[in-house]
Amino acid sequence: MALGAGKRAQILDGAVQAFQEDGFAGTSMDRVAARAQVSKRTVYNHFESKEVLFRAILDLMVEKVRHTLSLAYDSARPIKEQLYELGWTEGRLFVDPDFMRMARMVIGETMRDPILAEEMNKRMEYKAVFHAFMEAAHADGTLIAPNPTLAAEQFIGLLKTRGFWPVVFSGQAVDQDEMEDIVNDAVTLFLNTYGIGER
Amino acid sequence: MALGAGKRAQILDGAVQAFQEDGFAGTSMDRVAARAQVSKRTVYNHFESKEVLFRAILDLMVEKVRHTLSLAYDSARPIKEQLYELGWTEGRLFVDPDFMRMARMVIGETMRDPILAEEMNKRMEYKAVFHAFMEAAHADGTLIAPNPTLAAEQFIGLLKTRGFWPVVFSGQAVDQDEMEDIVNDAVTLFLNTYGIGER
DNA sequence: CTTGTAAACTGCACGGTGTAGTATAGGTAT
DNA sequence: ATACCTATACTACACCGTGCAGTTTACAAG
Repeated sequence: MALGAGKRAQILDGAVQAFQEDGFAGTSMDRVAARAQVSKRTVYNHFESKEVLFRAILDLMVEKVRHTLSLAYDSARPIKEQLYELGWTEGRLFVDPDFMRMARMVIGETMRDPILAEEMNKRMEYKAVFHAFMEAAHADGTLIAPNPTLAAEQFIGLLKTRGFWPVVFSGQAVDQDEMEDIVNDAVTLFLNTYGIGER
Repeated sequence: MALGAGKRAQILDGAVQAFQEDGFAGTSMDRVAARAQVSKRTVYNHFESKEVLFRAILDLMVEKVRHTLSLAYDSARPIKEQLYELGWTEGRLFVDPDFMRMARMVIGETMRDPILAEEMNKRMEYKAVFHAFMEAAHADGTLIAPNPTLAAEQFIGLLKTRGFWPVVFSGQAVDQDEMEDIVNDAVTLFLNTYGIGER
């Protein structure tokens, strides 16, 4: 039992690495097994096919995102502080090399299949958290964001443009300090438009 | 000659379609030939290998970007108007379905190879145009952007987050009117931080 | 600590299939 | 008659997924 679970994780990790290097179609199951330091038969004992293995990785990623991404608006706390936290909610993922490796692989493969990409987007509830936050802050009067969808997208864009996409392509994860800057700059720029007071 | 050139374009177009659907490794040269409505031998007469065919597509894309993306700062014209144009310089690409199809394919394949991705980024001189613009505007005093790299990245982020990435995943190109909004919103938000006057 | 046993794992060989790239024989326009 | 094309068959190889004989591991009972 404990043994079985260990191998399973090994295989998933090896598969992410292998798929990442040569793509889903470009990777042989022999290679996956080699990366995972496991016999090919064991791979097939855990995952009945290459396709099933791939879907298992998708599931893993969805769970990680859903688990990490969550923040409800709280009217008792200053908006700037909360925006900062909202930014870090996403930033935590960008700083995690494991996650980024997985994201890189998944994005490359899902891009080909718009239906799958859409399904993943929905399952992760990605933008919903940001949207809900903007809406609540607007209703509370701490942000002037009559179009919360737009505000959410712009905020996300500011974070991703420096913290996500470059990493996806370079493979070089952003470190803590860099992410700090990215979040701070995003919050500043954002508040200059959507904030209500001091400037 | 004229005939040969026609076939070449057909093949490139077919290859982009085929690679887009099933990826580089997942697509057979027979399929490429079928998509292009050309015999397989003809494909090999124009491109000595699958790899060479792929590189030719990359070259095509680089050229398209470099050709489209260009705008020098002009101190004689209002900054807002110029930013709007700068946004559209990129927006023109996002609105072009041909380009987006190609971009989608290329991104999916280059993502696997950080070295290739970096090479492409360099060859396209993507951010350089924006960077140079911000720097010139700052020097001219029409923008307060002491960090032109940051300003350029943020501006690009605002455009891409709505005009590029969703399209890359959905395959559904943004139309003229939508792009108009995207550019306008980006310019507005941007000027609220980096502009010097009227708000 | 020894022994027994069931589950999980290894390593390897194998069938069937798909693919990159070549070869060949002939067609068609200029 | 030259240059490019089609159609098809072929070679050599890699890969998915399975089968199987034998080994390792976890762990309970003596």
